Amino acid sequence: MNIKQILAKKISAAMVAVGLPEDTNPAISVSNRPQFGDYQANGVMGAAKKLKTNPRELATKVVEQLALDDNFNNIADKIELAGPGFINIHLAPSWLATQLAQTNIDKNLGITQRGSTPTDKQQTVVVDYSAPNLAKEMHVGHLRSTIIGDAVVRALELRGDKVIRQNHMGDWGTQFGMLLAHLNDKLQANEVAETALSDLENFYREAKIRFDKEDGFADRAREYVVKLQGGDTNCAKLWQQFIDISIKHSEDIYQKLNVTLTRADIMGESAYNDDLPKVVEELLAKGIAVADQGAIVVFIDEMANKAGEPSVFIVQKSGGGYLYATTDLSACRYRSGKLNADRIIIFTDARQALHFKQVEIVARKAGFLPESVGYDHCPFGMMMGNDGKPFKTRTGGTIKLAELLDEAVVRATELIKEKKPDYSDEQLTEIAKKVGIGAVKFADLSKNRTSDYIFNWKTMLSFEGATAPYLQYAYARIQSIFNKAGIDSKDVATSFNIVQPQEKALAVKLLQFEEVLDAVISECTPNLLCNYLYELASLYMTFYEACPILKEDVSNTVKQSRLALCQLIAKTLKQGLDVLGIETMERM
RNA sequence: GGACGCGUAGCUCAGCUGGAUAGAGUACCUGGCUACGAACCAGGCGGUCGCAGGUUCGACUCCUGCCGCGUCCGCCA
Repeated sequence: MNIKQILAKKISAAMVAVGLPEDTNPAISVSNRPQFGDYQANGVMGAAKKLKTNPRELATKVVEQLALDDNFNNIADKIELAGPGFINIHLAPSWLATQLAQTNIDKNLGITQRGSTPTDKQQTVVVDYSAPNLAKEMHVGHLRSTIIGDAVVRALELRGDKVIRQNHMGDWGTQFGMLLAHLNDKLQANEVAETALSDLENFYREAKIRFDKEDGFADRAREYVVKLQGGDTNCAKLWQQFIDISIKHSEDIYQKLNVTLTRADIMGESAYNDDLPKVVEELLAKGIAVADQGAIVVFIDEMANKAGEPSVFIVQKSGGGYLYATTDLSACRYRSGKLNADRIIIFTDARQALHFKQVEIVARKAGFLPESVGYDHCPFGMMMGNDGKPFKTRTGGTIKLAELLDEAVVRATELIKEKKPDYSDEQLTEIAKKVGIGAVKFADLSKNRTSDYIFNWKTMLSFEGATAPYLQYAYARIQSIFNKAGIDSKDVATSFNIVQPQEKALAVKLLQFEEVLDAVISECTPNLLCNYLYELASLYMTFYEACPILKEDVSNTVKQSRLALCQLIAKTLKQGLDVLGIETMERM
């Protein structure tokens, strides 16, 4: 169900019928003012410009043509020509009611399943997100990649695409030398690995201090790196222990965050290790890479500066070591070749934008990434402090993600205790978790900026205004109505009667779910869904005040229709929040 | 120096392929609970969309130049 598409088809047909070229863009958009209808077609003005004709006359012809289409007249009860050539479309309440009824009985809420038509094929989409560094604990900076990626993944799946999650964890590299040397010493001193690594941040700090200050430790650390890469059994065992425990830390966070990543989705950097020499060999054999100053590099002419100097991309260090450039190239080949991706999406911070641009160019040149495979690096900004400078705590450290999430739940608990003192501890815990975590996620997901964003405890943990609790509250209110009415929401009437402006606004909004979902998928911007759900909830609140449902003087037919509307709103809110990984509850 | 990103209300942010009078939240001010749940609603205040040009019926949106901030730019990821 996609109103925009339906209208686009109709307007296009009318445009062609009056003699405009087949490829004329009807330019359908949602009207931003009630007097301009629900949707508007702006394409005539652009077309008139190209043909150098009068836009109003052309628009008149298109409108006349539309009037001949009985099916269109069924959809729109009024079309108006306005201004220089706007065509304003007022959707017919009767048509909206029919669409709502169909949407309400559909198990997918009217969302077209990919693959159901020949032009809308199912794709295999590889999504690379979260990718924490296993040497350290996850901090607030990992929030974005993790939850934005997860939301896009869920949106893709809801639409019917095949998604392969890839958690490209940082489980390899020189820093593991010092960590393993330190872990080895601890185990020698009869410490248990789980205990020693219970606080990863602290463990890292200890190891770093020894690396910087303790005689001989740095050398041992370097030895461990060599041993690890050489496949030494003891060292590998030590490494495996470290990785396992660190992964558990991440899994705890994923669970708290209600993120769908599992162990099966992990494809860490180490997994590409054996392939790296082959990647470099192949690049050399194809003449793409060359030796330069002892290293193996690719000179990228496509990204040359004005002086004609190519951009440099190192794939092997002068000492023979490999870099993340090599790993990412290998990942390209694996994802398009082995995983058969039609599209690859990568969520990392914006600092890596240049790197991924280089990866794409080199991978395409080397044939690791066919032209038919989409490669979308989706960057986001750094986290800044309240002063607008790179974010640091007072002590110069980072805020642990676990700490933020715990704080959110604590604050939610306090608020609920205040508002609803009667809840049992069990209920309280349950609700506080959903509200607190939801608030944190929504605060982040609702921002689109690819630029830096400001981390602020207050806005992060806010429960008022455009926040997750607002949406959860709207949902709970609806459930409360069904409780009060003593009806199971399954037994609600299936017909809608759209009369009041508040009802119509809700009807149109409800039917726009798929449009929003598609935008989220193509642009990788869950904030559009956040905006949509907030608007939907907000319209519901207005409707709730203006249109009584269970009051004495409401006729049964009106009541039934409004209950049906409530039901569909609740389902849409729940489904939409689920895409964002935010939970709903019957009471809060 | 070069590349990329950003600059919208006091603050945090929306603004879709160029469209009509630039929108929310928050803060502040006015109203609304013997209740279909006030974590809410109705209303008010608040903007030279960084600056200057250009393209056109129309520019927050596209182009050029400048100013400011940030990030990246051959051996970390």
